[in-house]
Amino acid sequence: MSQSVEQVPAPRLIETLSLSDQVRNLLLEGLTSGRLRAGDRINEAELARTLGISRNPIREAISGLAQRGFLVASPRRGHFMRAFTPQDVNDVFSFRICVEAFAIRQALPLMDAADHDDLRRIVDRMIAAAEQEDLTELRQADIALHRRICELSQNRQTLRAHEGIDTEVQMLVAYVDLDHETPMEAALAHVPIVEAMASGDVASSVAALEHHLQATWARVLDIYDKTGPAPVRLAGAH
Amino acid sequence: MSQSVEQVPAPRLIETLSLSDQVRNLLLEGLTSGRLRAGDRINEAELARTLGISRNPIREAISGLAQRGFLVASPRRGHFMRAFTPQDVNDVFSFRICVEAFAIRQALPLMDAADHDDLRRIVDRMIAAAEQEDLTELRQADIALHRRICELSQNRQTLRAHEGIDTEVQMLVAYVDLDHETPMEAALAHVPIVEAMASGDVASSVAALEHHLQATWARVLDIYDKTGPAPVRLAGAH
DNA sequence: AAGTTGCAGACTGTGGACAGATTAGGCTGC
DNA sequence: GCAGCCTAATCTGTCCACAGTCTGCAACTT
Repeated sequence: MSQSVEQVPAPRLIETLSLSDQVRNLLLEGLTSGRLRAGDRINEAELARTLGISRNPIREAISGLAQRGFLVASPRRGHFMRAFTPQDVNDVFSFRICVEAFAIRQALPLMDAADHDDLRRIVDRMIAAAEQEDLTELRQADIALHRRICELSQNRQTLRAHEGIDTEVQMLVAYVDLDHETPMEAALAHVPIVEAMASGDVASSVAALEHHLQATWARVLDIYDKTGPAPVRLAGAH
Repeated sequence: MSQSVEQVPAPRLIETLSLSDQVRNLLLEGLTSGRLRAGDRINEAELARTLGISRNPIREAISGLAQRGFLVASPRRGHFMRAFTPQDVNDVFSFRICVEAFAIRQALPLMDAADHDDLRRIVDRMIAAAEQEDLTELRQADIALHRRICELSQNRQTLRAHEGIDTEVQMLVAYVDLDHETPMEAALAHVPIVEAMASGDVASSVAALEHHLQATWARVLDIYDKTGPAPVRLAGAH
């Protein structure tokens, strides 16, 4: 085992993203935006040509995403975008409720008025985005709100777990149309959560969160139940 | 973005672990066994020489572990074993309670008598190991029990999150001496959990789990509070 | 005509090498 | 004796090259 004895280096202030990191972020963006769909293969050489870099940084990025479960590896064949089953939807959302409820329980005693205003501002962002039908901004603010709650818990494990969950949720809803809900409804659904948190009551805050997440859960599950066990594209024509 | 249109391949029956995967497992084993300590640097070239392979598979393994948070990356300097603060201990154990309690809640309605016997057998393993003062086997069985509970929840997200938590816990306790508890006490502490689960009562099962984990939490925290904010080895002599 | 076999292309897994950055140590000056 | 600078060694980040394997297609056999 390779190990040398020295101090942990001080974290540097200026972050220089390596090529691997940039590729990782790019792939994550592709996974969560819907450009990559279930069953899609990541072609290392093609991606290397497109980005004008060698295959190694790409391999490292892909390898990490596979270890985190966002891609599935098939030896000697390559890496593929995950396919989701209805059970995956249930697993993700039930656990998401567990994590975010825990985040609220830990965050509430730590929060001050400024934090509550912060959350309200994010909800205002959502409402403004809904008014302008800016779905991208609406989604961004939605993600930011849930993430902010986890940050306010000041628990790194919670935040880390939520990042994984959040990525999966985005992958789930990336290329499906969540109907049954207008943008404004989606934005307003977050008001009760933030207001309950502002009141300081844990039980009602968690209840409001669960109510909202269960509604989203049902909507996503509805789609995955309809489209079958795994919404996979058909194989290419020949 | 690189993507081709085809089906997700069927999982193959014969698994051939790539060098990257083998190195990843080796490093994980080093992280959780205590051979790698806080602040230790992973020397890619040295590890490559030791294992008789090139640096590429090693880089991929390290990159993945860093993305999962088990190693910290310092650009142009390398990768280092994490240092843990008392807050890390609190974050890990409070979240661990959250996850395992959730696992019990999901698992209980799904379990049958065989599952309960299964858990009892693991506890018996622990007791037998404690009788023979086999601390390695005791630890293995301990890990297996907590993991089994998460598996019984049949929730992949829970299991995945627990794997991360479990790795961190092992890293936390890898090179510290958990005194204040005899092996037999450690083994017997799990009996109430399994028996409460066998009774089918969710509340008492969760209570028993929390009681056990909080005791472990306090013991680990005690050590990290004593040894200072980060139990780092002194820089090497020269 | 259907199934099987051999071949060619493509892609992954791995090895090896180079440039830039960082660190460590020696040297000079005070 | 100590602080600061300079130089050399070490190591990471990246690129390129090669070999083994897999997939798809074509030719062949029955």
